[in-house]
Amino acid sequence: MIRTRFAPSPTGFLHVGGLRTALYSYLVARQGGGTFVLRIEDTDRERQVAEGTLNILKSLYWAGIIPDEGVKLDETSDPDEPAVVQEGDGGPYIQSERLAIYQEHARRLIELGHAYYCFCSPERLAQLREEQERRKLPSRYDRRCRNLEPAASLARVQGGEANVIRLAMPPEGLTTLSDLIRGEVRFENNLLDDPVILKSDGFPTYHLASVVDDYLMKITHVIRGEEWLPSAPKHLALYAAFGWEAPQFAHLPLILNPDKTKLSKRQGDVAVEDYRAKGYLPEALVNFIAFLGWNPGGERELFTLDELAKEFSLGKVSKGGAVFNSEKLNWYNREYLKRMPLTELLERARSWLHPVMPTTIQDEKWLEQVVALERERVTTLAELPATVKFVFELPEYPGELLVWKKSTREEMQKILPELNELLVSLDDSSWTKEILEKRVGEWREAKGYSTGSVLWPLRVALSGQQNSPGPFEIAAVLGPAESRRRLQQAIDKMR
RNA sequence: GGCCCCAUCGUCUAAUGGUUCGGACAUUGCCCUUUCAAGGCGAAAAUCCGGGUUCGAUUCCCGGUGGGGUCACCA
Repeated sequence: MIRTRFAPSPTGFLHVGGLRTALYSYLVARQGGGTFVLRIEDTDRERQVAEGTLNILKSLYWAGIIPDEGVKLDETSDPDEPAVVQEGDGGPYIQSERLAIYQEHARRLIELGHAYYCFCSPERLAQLREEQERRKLPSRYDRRCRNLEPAASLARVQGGEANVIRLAMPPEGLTTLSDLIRGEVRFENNLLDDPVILKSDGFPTYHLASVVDDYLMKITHVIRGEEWLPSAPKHLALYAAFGWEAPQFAHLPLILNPDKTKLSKRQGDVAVEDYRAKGYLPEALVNFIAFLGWNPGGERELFTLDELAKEFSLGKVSKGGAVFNSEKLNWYNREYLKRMPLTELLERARSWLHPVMPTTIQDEKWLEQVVALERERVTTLAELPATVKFVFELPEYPGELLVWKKSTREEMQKILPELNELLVSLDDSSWTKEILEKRVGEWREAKGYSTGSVLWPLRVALSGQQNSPGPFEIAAVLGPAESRRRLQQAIDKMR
């Protein structure tokens, strides 16, 4: 049975790279009827952020990536202030609550002779690094403590001397990683460093904690970013030292800035919540991010989360890094905006509309029509309020705007009142886009007016804007009374 | 610098020995058109370089070059 995990460090917000790692892990679990576990790796006490775990969880849930096991949001709690809970038999799923487990495993490695106490001070290590750098040597621990007498070391530890525990890497031979995306990757053992696995404060480092947890939590596929590839042999050595079978690994290509460096802040938004705040739809972001470095093979580009779960395969993930192209994300968002059922779109748009919408409006169907007016003209939900505002309140506009560029003020002064007469004569029950279009069209032809000389001033009268949806669409939404009022106002302006 | 990874249009990618190298975004021309969008039809745009293997290489091998990642008691 497949078990995957996403194991973020709660140091801030969920990064889009993290979102993709989580997404792929989620998809792999989904398609095999497997389990997707969320674990929190908070072993660095200095980099913790108070609401880090909650922030990450909120972004994940927003995107629809819901863990099956581990750290979750309590969905029965207040949606605005959700509670974090842990669920499952393999817990706790927060590493700071598992310290005894790591310490015990580190000690076991010492007994097995695969790890050793190291008493070298941070100062000595820094000096060593400096020296190596100066002599252009690879920077590595010189293994001074590796050959200390175990009994003597133990005595020093019991005597209270500060120490860390290091893994004793195999001194020679070859470590081969069989990566699901990259195939076989080989590392020469004699070039590898002895990593610290247990820090002097008793906390484990990533290497120990992730290996122990992945084993104990029965993770079958470790899916993570390519930046972990260089330390993979350390993890393989750890599995070997414990005598455990290693899981499958998949190292994902990086998501890049336009300049091809690893995606970072400073070059644009990287947090999932930034995109949420900018009015992107989660399905658009997810679809876009899924296609950064993966493609099912065909030419279709629009996939829901469920469809992705059916199609996804790690074998089709590309090896090279992918530039995060926000124009393409915009395109995805526009597509989803266009296709979404109106009722749902209104639901999502509601909080955005709030600032420009009179609180008295109750008519949901009417609000849907308002949103429908502009949905094809915006890229994000954030743009919606400014574009639909004119429906609720006619903006101030100069009379000159009513004059079509291919016509004259005089002609407008003639046409507008005549048009008004026609609209006043129209029965309220025939006030639909189609009928209006037909009647005004027929009238226009009978009068011999050009299309623009009628439609342009009508549209401006109704919208008060240079750019807007078509006049009949707007009129249908505004209704007869408001439309006539705005037209009359335009006529007054032209006097 | 050591180690590791990668390499098809500007960008995301398809094509794993035989195709005029396909699609999408962006750019651009035309059409539609009262405006802005949307839409329709076009255009321009790529196999990093050099050697092999092969009847034949985008594809396989080697070497360059280029880019990236990583070298912490951070993850």
